[in-house]
Amino acid sequence: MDAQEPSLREQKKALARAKTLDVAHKLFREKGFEQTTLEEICSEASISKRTFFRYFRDKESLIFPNRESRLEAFRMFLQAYGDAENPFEVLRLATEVFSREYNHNFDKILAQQTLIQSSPSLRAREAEIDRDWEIEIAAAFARRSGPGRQNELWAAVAAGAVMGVVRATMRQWFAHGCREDLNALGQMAIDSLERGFPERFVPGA
Amino acid sequence: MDAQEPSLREQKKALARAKTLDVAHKLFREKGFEQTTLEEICSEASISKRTFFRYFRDKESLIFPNRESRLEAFRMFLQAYGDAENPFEVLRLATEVFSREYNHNFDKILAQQTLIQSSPSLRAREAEIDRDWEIEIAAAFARRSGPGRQNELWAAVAAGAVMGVVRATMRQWFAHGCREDLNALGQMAIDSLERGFPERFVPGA
DNA sequence: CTAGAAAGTGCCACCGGGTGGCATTTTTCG
DNA sequence: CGAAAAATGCCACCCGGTGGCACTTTCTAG
Repeated sequence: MDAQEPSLREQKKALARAKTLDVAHKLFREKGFEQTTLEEICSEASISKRTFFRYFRDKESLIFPNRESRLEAFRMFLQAYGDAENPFEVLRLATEVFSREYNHNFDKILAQQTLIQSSPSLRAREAEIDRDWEIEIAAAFARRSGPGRQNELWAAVAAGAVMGVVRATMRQWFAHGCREDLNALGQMAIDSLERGFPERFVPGA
Repeated sequence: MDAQEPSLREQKKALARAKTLDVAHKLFREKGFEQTTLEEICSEASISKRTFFRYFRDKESLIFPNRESRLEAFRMFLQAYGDAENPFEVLRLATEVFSREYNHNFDKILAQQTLIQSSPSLRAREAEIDRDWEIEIAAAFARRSGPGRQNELWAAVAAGAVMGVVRATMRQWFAHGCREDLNALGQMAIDSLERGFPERFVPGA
């Protein structure tokens, strides 16, 4: 009993799945998400439409293939660094990690983001994913703030604020072609959350 | 030349539209959003499916029939009170207005919200609408913060934070059966944005 | 009042994403 | 090798949504 089960079956499945993803991304690049039909993808990937839906929940999942694993990783991250002095410290750390990753291959991410923005259904899916993350953050906050309605409320609202600024920051970054320092933008956003927002409206400050 | 044009044509259209909305809401209440088919709605409202799509963009629009007008009203509101001392003052005012309205017929709103949460496509549409509002808030903020990348950035991020806490607060309110004081919750959320978030994590406070 | 333009509606065929069901093939394992 | 199990393909089908065109209703001008 060495590794789990790289049985022939699993191998073929993984291969077919990967090929489908490749084909799909190629077609999406060439003619756009909505303009590409599932049957085109399937025929080019040599699988039947029925099988496609056994590999992927829906068409949108082709764009977010590892939604689950990324969420799980984030969950782990929050759990690992969840006992910092300041609850926002872990978010700063996360910001650093993610901005590094995003900056590293920003060209791919920018292309992907352009695709997402081109289709309502993809934007919707992205919002759904953001919601997952918000729930995770809220849970992490709630873990330290403890029980009680006030604390629970605080955790939910704070998590909402966090994901709110994260979304906005990323959009701004994208809107400027990913040329700004994402980490700096992110840390600034967290600063605002910690220290309060209106400060910058005071010209004297 | 008195009023505009309550021409016979317009009257009939408005009537048919209203009837369709009524029928749809009734059916949604009875069997749920996804379980209700457009053809059922159409046949019971005595219009053809083709005509339905001349009255409404899509099925989801039946749940948010006055999306445009509400957004427009909010836009006007921001413009009217946009020159307060503190930029968050107008948000406090808006919170008061909306919480009053929501509290007034919370039963209807709760039912509607339950419906929305029952269907992914409705949640998606709601998120889209929230995004509209966020854009409006960002524009209002940008109007006072003035030009320049830093200010622009600030406006977008602040607006993201605002809608983030608004969404979270409303969800919490719904989750507790709309029994809490929505205005109080809202004002608290804005407080947090203004004064900064981590304060409540300090047990000594 | 009437004829014809204009606006609105119904109908029908069609598309694309997604599902149920079952027969057929492929893989695994005794 | 042979049978159970897993995976696939195929087909018919549902539902939301669109294009196109014929038909009916309403408006307007003479």
